[in-house]
Amino acid sequence: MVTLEDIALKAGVSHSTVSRALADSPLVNPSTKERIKNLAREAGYQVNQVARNLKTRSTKTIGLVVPEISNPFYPELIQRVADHAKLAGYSLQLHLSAADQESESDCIASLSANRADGVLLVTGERGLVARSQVNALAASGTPVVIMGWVEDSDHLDLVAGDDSAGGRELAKHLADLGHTRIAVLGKAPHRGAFDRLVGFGDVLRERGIPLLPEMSIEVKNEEDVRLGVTRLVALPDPPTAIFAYQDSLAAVVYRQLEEAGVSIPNEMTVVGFDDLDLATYLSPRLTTVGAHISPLASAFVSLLVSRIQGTHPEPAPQSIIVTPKLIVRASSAPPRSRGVAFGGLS
Amino acid sequence: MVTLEDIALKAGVSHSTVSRALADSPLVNPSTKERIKNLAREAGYQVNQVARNLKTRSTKTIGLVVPEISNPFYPELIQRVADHAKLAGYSLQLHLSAADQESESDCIASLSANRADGVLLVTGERGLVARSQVNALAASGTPVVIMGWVEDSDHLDLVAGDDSAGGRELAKHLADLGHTRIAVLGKAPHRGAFDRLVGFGDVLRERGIPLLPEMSIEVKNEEDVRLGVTRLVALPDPPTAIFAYQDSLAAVVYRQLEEAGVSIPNEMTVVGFDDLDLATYLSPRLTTVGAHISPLASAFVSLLVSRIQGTHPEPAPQSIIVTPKLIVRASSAPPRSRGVAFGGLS
DNA sequence: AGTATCTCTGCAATCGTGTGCAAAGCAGAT
DNA sequence: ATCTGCTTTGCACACGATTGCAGAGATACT
Repeated sequence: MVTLEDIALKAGVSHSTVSRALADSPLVNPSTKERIKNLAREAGYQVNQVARNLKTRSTKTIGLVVPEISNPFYPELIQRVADHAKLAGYSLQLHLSAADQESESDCIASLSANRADGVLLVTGERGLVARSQVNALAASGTPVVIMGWVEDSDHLDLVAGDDSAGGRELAKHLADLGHTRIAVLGKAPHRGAFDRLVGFGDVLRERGIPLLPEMSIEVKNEEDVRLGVTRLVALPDPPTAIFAYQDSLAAVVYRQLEEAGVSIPNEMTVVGFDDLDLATYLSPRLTTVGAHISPLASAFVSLLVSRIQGTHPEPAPQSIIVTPKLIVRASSAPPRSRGVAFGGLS
Repeated sequence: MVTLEDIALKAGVSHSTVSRALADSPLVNPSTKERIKNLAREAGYQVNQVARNLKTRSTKTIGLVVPEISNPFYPELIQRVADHAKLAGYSLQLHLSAADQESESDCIASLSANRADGVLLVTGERGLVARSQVNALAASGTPVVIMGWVEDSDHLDLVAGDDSAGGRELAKHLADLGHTRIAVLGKAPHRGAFDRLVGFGDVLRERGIPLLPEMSIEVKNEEDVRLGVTRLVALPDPPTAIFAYQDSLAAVVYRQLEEAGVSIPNEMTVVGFDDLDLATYLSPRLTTVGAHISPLASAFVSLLVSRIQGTHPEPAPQSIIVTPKLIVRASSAPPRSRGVAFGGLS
């Protein structure tokens, strides 16, 4: 690898001058500057960032810690974050935490050892598991921004979607359509899902719509979803709508409803949460709440960058909440008026 | 940030001794070693990788360049690569090339400047666009392994799926089911898709099944897929099966067939390529060829690592070809015997 | 001509680690 | 008491860049 010294020799100057020339410093004579730049180009000089990082005490790198990547929510997020980071002049160091204590700690440790300028940490279902490591990192002066829910977030910079508002929107939508027997289905109550449900439940209560225990399904895996859906459709008085906390679960609900011979949205309305690309692949296309990934990523990166550069006006920890939008597609419709109840035709 | 020197002072030794102690060198007295380690732990010492990298001329980092991340094939690949890399003790530096000349060059330049120990480069539809940069990087001593198709791959380490074999498998499957009017649909002929088609076509030819021009649809985007499918089903003698080069395209085909009121697999068999998770979300579940992402990733990383460590037995460029498997699901069935043609009932 | 000013360049230190080499300390043997 | 050999430690340099400071030349001004 060719170094500053190498071109310094060729140019007959010292490596300091070469360094300044390549940095376009006004301190070096324009003609020598030009000569040096040409020599550097010819020699294929490529700055050694490792050395530069050591000297400048900055790496122009931000760490991105994500629980997993198989849930399509995360790739979309990563893409946006990468775009914004690149725009701001930062590289990404990606780590997959598997939403696991030890693994998440490892990620933080690695980023800390590599002196990332800042860290974006996306929490998984279990929230912020490596709490103490994050605190230590932040205490040592590396800005950290969390995305997603985390217990006791007072002294952390945080970016999150307003899950509760999203839940409210969906509930209003279903209520407006005339649904009164509504089932909810999702993973165990990690906080994000919990908020979605809270907002959802609040609106139902306002409208006087009950949320029956047998209509509330908690799932751990795909198999649970299948069982849950089967149980729902077999009820004597089955629901006319199902709210799945996540689009990816809604996809499984679709599959199972089809096997049960229940058509969407005629016999059953299904709504999801997140607005993944997946939502438009499904048929019928899924009504959901979302389209906030891009603003989330943007807020995420710009908050971190302003912390890194010390340009954020507000020194106190910030909580940025992005409000998602209701996106009505083809999977929601008014409930079929069972037996044309009012007309008494049944 | 606490440095070696800091704990050296606390321990009353020189930083060299601390360095050796933490590296478990046998050169340092066991008791002092223990003492130093404790002090380091208490002080929360965290090695500065940047400095270490500079000194050791190695970063324990591999660069992963991927065209995009919205196509679900890539996240699955990234996940596997990350797992294998971690196992081998390497961090990942992710770059998204957008399958674009300038951007891909930028990625390579950044990885080169950051002195990644090696680079894994996944080519997109256009093949290896930053050819010269890759050559320069390789010439400077950084191992590079390419995944996917690339023109004139003789002097490059390469890992790829056997697209041709996959195409053959699918063709055999369709032929065995009794299909004789088969349409193919995919993106413009980048080489990967091309090989899939070649293998597919070879088998059809062997079996005496024609591949009609009007049954060969080239698409650029989703809209093209919709138009193509519409045209296919409107043919006087429409196909009984459609082969989409990629699962993600098959998903769009599904959508359009449904709108056209054509049921899968009764009226139309659809098969894809890649075996993404998506394939099982679709209904009916998609018959496809794949399940080779994990072996691909494994081969990918272990080849690169052996190059980095100089332990690969064979100095000459290697081409590792992974054979995909046919995965039969519910989207393929024998063609409906139109009007029970033989019986003359029509 | 002498001096002040300005422009440009080089010297040398620094970032935090790793490591070859020398040397100090110590024990045992003669 | 001296020598040998072994263990343990420190000195000092290197990795490749950035940058404050001093000084060399050139120019202008008195």
